[in-house]
Amino acid sequence: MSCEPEIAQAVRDRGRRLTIQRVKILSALRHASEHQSAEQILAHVRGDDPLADISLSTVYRTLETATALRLASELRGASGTALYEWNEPGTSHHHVECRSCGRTESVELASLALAEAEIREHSGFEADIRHLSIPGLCAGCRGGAGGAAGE
Amino acid sequence: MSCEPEIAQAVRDRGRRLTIQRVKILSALRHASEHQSAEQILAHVRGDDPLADISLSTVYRTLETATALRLASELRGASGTALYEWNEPGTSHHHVECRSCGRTESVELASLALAEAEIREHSGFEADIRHLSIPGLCAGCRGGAGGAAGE
DNA sequence: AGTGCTGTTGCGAAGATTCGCAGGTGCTAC
DNA sequence: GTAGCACCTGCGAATCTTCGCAACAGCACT
Repeated sequence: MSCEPEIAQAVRDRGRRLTIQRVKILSALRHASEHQSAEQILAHVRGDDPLADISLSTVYRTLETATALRLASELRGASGTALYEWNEPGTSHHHVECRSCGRTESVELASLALAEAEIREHSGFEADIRHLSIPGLCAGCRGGAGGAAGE
Repeated sequence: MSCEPEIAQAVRDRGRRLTIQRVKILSALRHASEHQSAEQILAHVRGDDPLADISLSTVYRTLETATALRLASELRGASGTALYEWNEPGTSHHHVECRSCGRTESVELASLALAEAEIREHSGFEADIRHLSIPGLCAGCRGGAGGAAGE
């Protein structure tokens, strides 16, 4: 559990304190096979170690911190529940979420790298376009089940 | 107040019913000078017409509907409060939100149009990249006030 | 103009997320 | 190893948003 040198390194490198809670939460997120909600992460942490009594607030705060530190990404879809995902260093991908069926798909978009440069040029903004969540309509729902979403 | 033929048209064209509430809410949103929260819109509607007793739920639902119909855009920033904005037909712009100071700026990004095509190609997804909200760090905060957000 | 079907609304409750505060604990300096 | 500072945590409360249900009201048809 504590053998997560990369997590420890990443947290401390960025001037944050290394706490048991952070290691457990980030470790759970990192080893999750898919996007996790705050509650799922909490359940996972407790499952691994029933003695771990971590508060939901801490999970939220840790995830927020990790997002700011670029260790994780937050996906706030239309589902009303935020999902979190561990960022493998150096990788970059994006999510498209169908607003009809709610399904989320991962895609890798080269053109978004351009957008990052364009933003910096326009407004001096350092955009974080990696791991972005994009709303849309998936192929299936577009076929007809999508309802009144025509353009 | 009811002389909003475009709103009426847009709502009915899309197979939705035209209600007093929808007209008032969308009208308030349309004439707002900047992004509005659900509460601000409600206050505005009540200000225009104190007899209008519209529930906050209805504001949220109407805004959700309007977003699905592409009449409005929803910005869910890190502020914890969703903001809404009227979409002028044919226009398209994007928002960058500073995760340090919270400020939101509008930019127009040509490269995102490419991304839309790229997404469709990759996954058949009909993405709605217009009016997207992008997290980042503004020029001011990047200068040093941003804290431990260095890369 | 009247009638009926079904989408909408209002209300209250539930769920998700953030905030404030007091106490605990990691990290640094001795 | 110890002391101290400031960051973190846990808890509970506040806030924002969504949901479920019964009543209401558009819209289409007669």
